[in-house]
Amino acid sequence: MARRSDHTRVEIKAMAVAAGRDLIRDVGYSGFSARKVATAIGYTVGTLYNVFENHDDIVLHINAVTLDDLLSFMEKRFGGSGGADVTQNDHQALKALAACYIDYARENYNCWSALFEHNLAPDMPLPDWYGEKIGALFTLIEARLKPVIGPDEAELRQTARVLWASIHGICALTLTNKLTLVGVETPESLTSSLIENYIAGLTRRLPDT
Amino acid sequence: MARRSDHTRVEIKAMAVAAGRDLIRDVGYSGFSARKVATAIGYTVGTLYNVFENHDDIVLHINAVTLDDLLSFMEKRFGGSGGADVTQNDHQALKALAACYIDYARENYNCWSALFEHNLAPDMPLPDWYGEKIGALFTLIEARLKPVIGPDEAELRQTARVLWASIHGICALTLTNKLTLVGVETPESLTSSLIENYIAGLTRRLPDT
DNA sequence: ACCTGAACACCGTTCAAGT
DNA sequence: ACCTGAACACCGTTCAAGT
Repeated sequence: MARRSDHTRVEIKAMAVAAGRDLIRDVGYSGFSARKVATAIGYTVGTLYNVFENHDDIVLHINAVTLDDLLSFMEKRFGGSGGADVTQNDHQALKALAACYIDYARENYNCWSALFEHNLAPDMPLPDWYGEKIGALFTLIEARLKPVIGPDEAELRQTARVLWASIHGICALTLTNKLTLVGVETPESLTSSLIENYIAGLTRRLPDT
Repeated sequence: MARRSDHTRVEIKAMAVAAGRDLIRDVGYSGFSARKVATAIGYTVGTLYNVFENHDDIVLHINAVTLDDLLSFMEKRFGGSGGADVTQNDHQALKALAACYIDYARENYNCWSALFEHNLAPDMPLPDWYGEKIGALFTLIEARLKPVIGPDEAELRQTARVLWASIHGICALTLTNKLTLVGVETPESLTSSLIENYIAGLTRRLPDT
């Protein structure tokens, strides 16, 4: 049993988040509990509620680490701003980005899934520090989108959101078996269709610089 | 307290599903419990487990009713096969279909949200009777899509799935505050962009009959 | 045959009492 | 000051015992 000043507040927080993520990874969000986390780090559940506001707060901090992990997973494959010459290559880059997200979701199913199985009350906005992590993901996508649709900020914003939400929808419904795919259909083939045609529609009247 | 043969097995099932849906509507999926459902219908929790396999089975039956409700909500607005003359009208029809889904999700947030907050283990496929209800929704979409992209069965299947999963992704991330929309951006404006450009891409080399 | 009610092994959350 | 441990009001699931 840990004693006072064995760890600082921030150390306990970090230990709890790490142990909680391991727990979700192993047993899924439905098997997650604050009491198990407390036991895993050698404290009682009372200490956890001393350091976190409540259950939502704990899950939010765990999911934030998953968002960081997802971002670095994607940056590992898409570090630079890329070549960006012809349209065909831009399509490929966007498809690869979608495939990368799907890979992450598959390889880290329980952690990825917890990102969406947990929701705050609909009138409670996500905390700013959490929203910023989502924003960092969009920055990555907007960078890949810029060579395709141009530098207009508002259009980049909206297009990145449409595209990413759509890719996420395909990924989510597929991995949770809610799309009843058959034969050649895979999440990758569906996102390919999405990207090819959505981008073709977007660039249809633009000069192909 | 109810006594044996007050109600048949199927009656108890129906009562439980109705009471469970009311409960989710009022307190959300996270506030749902089998024990509360049992109390609401005047039986003990033991009876519920006599009639349902387990917690998943109860939720699945409740969600199935929500799917039925969603289908009839959409059929109410899109009963016939529609006019289907020029491309512009087809776009409008698809946008209206998306807006209809978003309306349903907003007006029935807790029930709609439970559809996705609850997931079976990733290796456990959804029961067939549940998959058929999802299939019925896709039939509606495919009917609206046919005048736009033609009668090819495989293409209709895939296009309906891409489009619907994308619309769902936009709806889900928006209503759960995970897209950080600003200014003029709404789920409707995002699905409009999706539909206009995705369909434009799809039909770009087709003869405009 | 059907339903109950208790039992078991859990939950989130709070807070007086210890060190 | 920090942490514990018990308390409270809950969970899902099972099953012997009643009617």
